Amino acid sequence: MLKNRVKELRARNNFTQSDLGKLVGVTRQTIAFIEKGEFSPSITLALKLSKELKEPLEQIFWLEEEIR
Amino acid sequence: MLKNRVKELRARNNFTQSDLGKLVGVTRQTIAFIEKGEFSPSITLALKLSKELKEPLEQIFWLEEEIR
DNA sequence: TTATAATGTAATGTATACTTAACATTTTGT
DNA sequence: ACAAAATGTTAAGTATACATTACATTATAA
Repeated sequence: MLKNRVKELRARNNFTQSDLGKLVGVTRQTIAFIEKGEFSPSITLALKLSKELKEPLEQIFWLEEEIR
Repeated sequence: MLKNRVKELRARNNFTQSDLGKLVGVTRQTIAFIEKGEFSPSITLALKLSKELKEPLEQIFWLEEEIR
C-alpha cells in the first residue's frame, strides 16, 4: 500500500492545496486525493511534488506492506 | 519530459522484460512501453521497479527540460 | 462576528496507464 | 542452420489518474 507525507510537507512549506496544485500543474482536488491516499500519482507528478516540497521522492512516497 | 534507465538497469540485472514484469506485477508490454518512454508509470509501479532493479528512484526516473 | 479563504467531498467526464491478444522481427543457444 | 526465446509493435479494451463543477464544512483574519 502506498503511503505519503504530502500533507505534512505542504504544511511545512506553507502551501495551500491550491498553491501546490498550481506549482505542479494539477487541481487542488488532485492534491486532496493524493493526500488522502486515494490514488497513486504518476511518477512525473511525484517528481514535481518532490521538487516543490524540497524533499527526496523516497521520503515523500513509499510502499508499506499490508497486514492480513 | 520524463526519462528513465529501465532498459539499461534491466540488462544489468539480466532480467528479460517478462521477468521484470512478473517481479513487479505488470505485463512485458508495459515494461516495453516504459522503456520506450511512452508513458509515465504510477509511483507505485516505479517504487517496485526501483526495488527490483536495486537502484534509487531518482536514479531511474527523472524529468528533463524540453528544448524549444 | 462576519466575510473570505481553505478544505472536504461527491458526481460526472476525459485522458492515459495498463491489459490482452496477436504477429513480425531479432537474438540466443544447440 | 534451425528452434526457441526475447523483443518490437500495434489494436482494442478496461481501469484509474486527473479535470471540472458544485456545494458543504472548517479555519482564518478583519
